[in-house]
Amino acid sequence: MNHRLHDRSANSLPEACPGLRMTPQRQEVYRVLMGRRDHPTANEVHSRVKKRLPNISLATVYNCLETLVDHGLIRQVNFERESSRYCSNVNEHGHFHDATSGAIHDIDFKPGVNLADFLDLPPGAVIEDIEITLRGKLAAS
Amino acid sequence: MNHRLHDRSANSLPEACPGLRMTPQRQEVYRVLMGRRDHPTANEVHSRVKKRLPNISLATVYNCLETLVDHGLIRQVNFERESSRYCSNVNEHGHFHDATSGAIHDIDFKPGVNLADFLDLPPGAVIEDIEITLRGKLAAS
DNA sequence: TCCTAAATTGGAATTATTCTTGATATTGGA
DNA sequence: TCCAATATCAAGAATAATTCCAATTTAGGA
Repeated sequence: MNHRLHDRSANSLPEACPGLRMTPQRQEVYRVLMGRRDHPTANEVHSRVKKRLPNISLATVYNCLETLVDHGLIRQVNFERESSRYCSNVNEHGHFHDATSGAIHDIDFKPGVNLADFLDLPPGAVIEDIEITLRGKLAAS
Repeated sequence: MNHRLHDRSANSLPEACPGLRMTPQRQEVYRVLMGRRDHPTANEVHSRVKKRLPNISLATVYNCLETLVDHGLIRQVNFERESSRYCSNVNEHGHFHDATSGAIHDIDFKPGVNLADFLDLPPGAVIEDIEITLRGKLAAS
């Protein structure tokens, strides 16, 4: 399994993130996301966080997630019209949605590739964000 | 402007689509999408369709859009958590969302490129659907 | 310590979409 | 052609994810 992109430990906390007040709620939301990198929904995050912070509200989980996304500590990922999911891998990457298991796998770009190598970009386009989602199946092996 | 992918005229109708009963509502929804390829939402489609079918309901527009998507005549596209948009270009392509104008541009793949050329796919992955969305700006030219 | 701004909470509100139901229309077969 | 089975349509209700709101709590700096 590829751990290259997951080199922060589950307990590492983004204490040094400028302009971000690290409240217990935000800390726990972040910890939960780092501890299990399975792209949970806000609801799932809420369930997990409640184990340590039983009184935290779903609204707060949404607030925390939004704040962490805004500070670049996590990423929000959307598949079709489903609930948003949250991803602790902040490296640039895509996702593969396995239709059989429902699991979501991170997909790295091969080193050295450039968007313009395979896409007909409009002239003058300055790309700020890329979202690549693949859906399919894993052949039984 | 690239018209290669838009070679069906705005009036061509998918009469030959097997298993699809071409009702006036579906026909008009389809016509509207072919006539202006600007990725409208269901609501926008509803507004446009009402010019000719003043009594059509939004629910019917949703039904028609879903049916057309299921039959492969149009595509549904989602950006972030926004309303779904509908796309009359059924060729495989991505989208570029211009943050300045809000416009959505179709992005073609360069000929001959292969997904596996630039993505680290999991071994045995069989890809059934690809979604590529770029967000950014067009440099003033 | 006190003050102020920011964060949290619970519940209400919002919004896109889906569902339900009854009416209507269309099809294929007798 | 006529009938029965099936598909579609319309309207509004229902759903579900997310955001908003007002009140309370918390934390950091003067």
